[in-house]
Amino acid sequence: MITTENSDALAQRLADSGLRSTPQRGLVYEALLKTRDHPTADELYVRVKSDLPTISLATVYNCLETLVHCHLVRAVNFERGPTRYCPNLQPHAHFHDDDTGETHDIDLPASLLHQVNAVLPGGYHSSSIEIIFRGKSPHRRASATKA
Amino acid sequence: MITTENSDALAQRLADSGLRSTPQRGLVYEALLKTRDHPTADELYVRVKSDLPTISLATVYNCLETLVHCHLVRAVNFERGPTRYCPNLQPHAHFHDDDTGETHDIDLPASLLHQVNAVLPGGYHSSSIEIIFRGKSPHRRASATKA
DNA sequence: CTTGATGTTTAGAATGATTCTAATTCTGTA
DNA sequence: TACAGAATTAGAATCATTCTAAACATCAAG
Ligand SMILES: [Mn+2]
Ligand SMILES: [Mn+2]
Ligand SMILES: [Zn+2]
Ligand SMILES: [Zn+2]
Repeated sequence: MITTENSDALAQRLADSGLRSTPQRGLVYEALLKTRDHPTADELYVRVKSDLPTISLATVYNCLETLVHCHLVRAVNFERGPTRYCPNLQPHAHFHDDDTGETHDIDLPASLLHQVNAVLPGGYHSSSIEIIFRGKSPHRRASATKA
Repeated sequence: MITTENSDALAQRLADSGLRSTPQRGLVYEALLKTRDHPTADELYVRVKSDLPTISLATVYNCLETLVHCHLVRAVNFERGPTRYCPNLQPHAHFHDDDTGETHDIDLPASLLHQVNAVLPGGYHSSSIEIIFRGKSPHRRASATKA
């Protein structure tokens, strides 16, 4: 799920913004695509360091800022916690599981977005709508219990 | 809009939680009710200091935590900005004006909340839904241009 | 190829909202 | 009045993030 298509998309978007394609940017984006669990900058730092041990946390922040700016990644905030990052570009909401702390994507049909938008009184024009749920999500079964 | 009714509500809620009614708590809550512009803790600190110059910022934070805990006030977070506080207990969304930075309340009919809730796949149970709009809101007219 | 301009990365310092700590002050009751 | 627990206070600590300044890399001339 990583390869050429995404890799090209990245190079393309960077070029569109007059930015260079670098190993750091590629690896941060790749790490984000590989495990779609809404990691924080710190978590990505750890993951990317195994491939590029010299990368710095500042660079991870810089790359993420760039990716968000290129519209390849969304920044997700929940209460006062560290910002999380999401490569899902479809319209979706976030569900925060109170028990596990996990963040799940919830697809949002366009019709719902219209309904939500319709509650705005006259004169309001929204450029974005963010929806966040909190609660309990179905426990995914342990994929295999070892010995 | 401040007086006995709200004042009693505060005393009552505090008592319910085994907490004391103090001048600091009263003033912070009053300041929140008086100007419903979703102030930050710092802004409330400034406002309350004119009535009680000895109050500390830590106390403002403590009082807000207490008020949130008593369900008299909602904490509102937007991206990485400082937490804002809202005494509107009705179900409502927040609209952040990109130009002015102001935060406005948007009433949410129960029917919409149901619709939103309905997008959750089976097994998800939400205990709260938060909706945040960004965009442009109607300019309220300057109430009188001086000179 | 050099060279310079510019973009990028890096380590570490700085920032800023919030929380914590420890001491002091209050309040309600014995 | 005296004490226990609650609340307030000033200032230190925390922590995610941003900033700074220096080192590096890359590209486009010359
Ligand atoms: Mn973060
Ligand atoms: Mn705040
Ligand atoms: Zn997401
Ligand atoms: Zn509000």
